[in-house]
Amino acid sequence: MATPRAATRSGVKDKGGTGGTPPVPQRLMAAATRLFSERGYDRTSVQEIVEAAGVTKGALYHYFGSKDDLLHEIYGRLLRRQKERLDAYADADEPVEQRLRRAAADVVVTTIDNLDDAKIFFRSMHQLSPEKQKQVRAERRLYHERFRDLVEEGQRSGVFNADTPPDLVVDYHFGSVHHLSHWYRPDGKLTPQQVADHLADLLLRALRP
Amino acid sequence: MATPRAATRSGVKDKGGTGGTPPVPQRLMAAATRLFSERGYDRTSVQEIVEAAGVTKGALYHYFGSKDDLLHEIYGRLLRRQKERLDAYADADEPVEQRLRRAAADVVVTTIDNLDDAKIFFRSMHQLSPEKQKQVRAERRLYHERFRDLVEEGQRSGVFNADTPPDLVVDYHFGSVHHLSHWYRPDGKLTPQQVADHLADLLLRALRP
DNA sequence: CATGACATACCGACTGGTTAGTCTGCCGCA
DNA sequence: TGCGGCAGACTAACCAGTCGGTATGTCATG
Repeated sequence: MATPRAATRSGVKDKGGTGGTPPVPQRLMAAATRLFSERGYDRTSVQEIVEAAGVTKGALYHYFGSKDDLLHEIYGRLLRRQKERLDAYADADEPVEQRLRRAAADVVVTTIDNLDDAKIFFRSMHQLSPEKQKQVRAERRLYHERFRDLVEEGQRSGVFNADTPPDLVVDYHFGSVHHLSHWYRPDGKLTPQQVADHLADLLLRALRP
Repeated sequence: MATPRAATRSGVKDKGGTGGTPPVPQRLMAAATRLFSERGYDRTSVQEIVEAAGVTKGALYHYFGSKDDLLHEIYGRLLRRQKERLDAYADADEPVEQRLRRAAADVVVTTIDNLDDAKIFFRSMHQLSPEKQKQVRAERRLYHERFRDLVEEGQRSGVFNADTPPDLVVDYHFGSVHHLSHWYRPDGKLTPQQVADHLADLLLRALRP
């Protein structure tokens, strides 16, 4: 657990009031996210992070146990957000093809909305300490399985083609989601929603019986 | 060009004869490929590479201008191989859906056969110097366009669904190819060819009119 | 209400360790 | 004798994490 001296998730009062500068831990996370996505984890020095956040090393190591810990928090934030959203779609009271389509499109939109996180996710996984890596993988697996169950359900009920193993279908789709950070440009022709609809269409068409 | 002191691609006589140890530049490339894929570019020291190759720093800097140069050569090797294979399939005298299917499946098989290269490809792109990065991107774009033309041809002739922009279709497929290095395990249930067939099926099904 | 005890939130100089790249020189072959 | 092919000690730079110190706030007590 890297001996964090203070809980990052615990409430920290924002002395600036609504509208002021965000509290220090958030500023550090934001700065780190941007820098990690731009230069990569190893190429970003702790000094650069604290300068971008307008504090010093003392502050960083007051809130985070290590540089590695900071990265881990970024992963945690992303995974929590994604799981939350998937659960909402998967639990909806709709036909399975609707639920899958909405979930598939939503993960595209939220990925584009947080492209920095997405860039970091796969690129920096191996910079995490082995235990933290294991933990992230476990959370990731839960997410994958929830998604896979949707595909499987549709295959069993006959609304989806059952020729392809469901795990492979999920990896197919998430491959394309992962790949977004390599080609999507906010100033391009397609809006996030349009890209999401297209990718969901491709998935659903691939699953037609 | 980072002042390489000797041409890496130029013929280097293999004093060991057929069956002996490969010449030093190849040994260095092989060691670097393995280590980069295992630990990442930044976490691999030049010292480790030369030790794994059974030589010293003097040898490495005799053949390569920099550590960065070594990475660039790995990219070059992969891109040359991929482009060569794609050209062969795209130029074949077959219906477009056959050509696309074969090309799509082939890139999966060769990616699995060179998983280390694939791992490095997207993970370490940003560690390359800006100019080398630009060069790699340009070569990559050519590859992408060749593939896209196949999709476009099929859409124009009506054998493929034309609802999705062809560029997006290509990114969809290559997303899944890219993703292979994150989940494929050689000791898993599916052979490379089986995975390739499934992924090609998914692509072709998504493109059905 | 004043006071002292303690905690939180941060500062910034310092350390120990690591690393890419250099440079001088040896050695065997042509 | 010259040169490609390498060896390996050396250097200059950098960087994560530490640690003693300061300022501000909180809280119990007399």
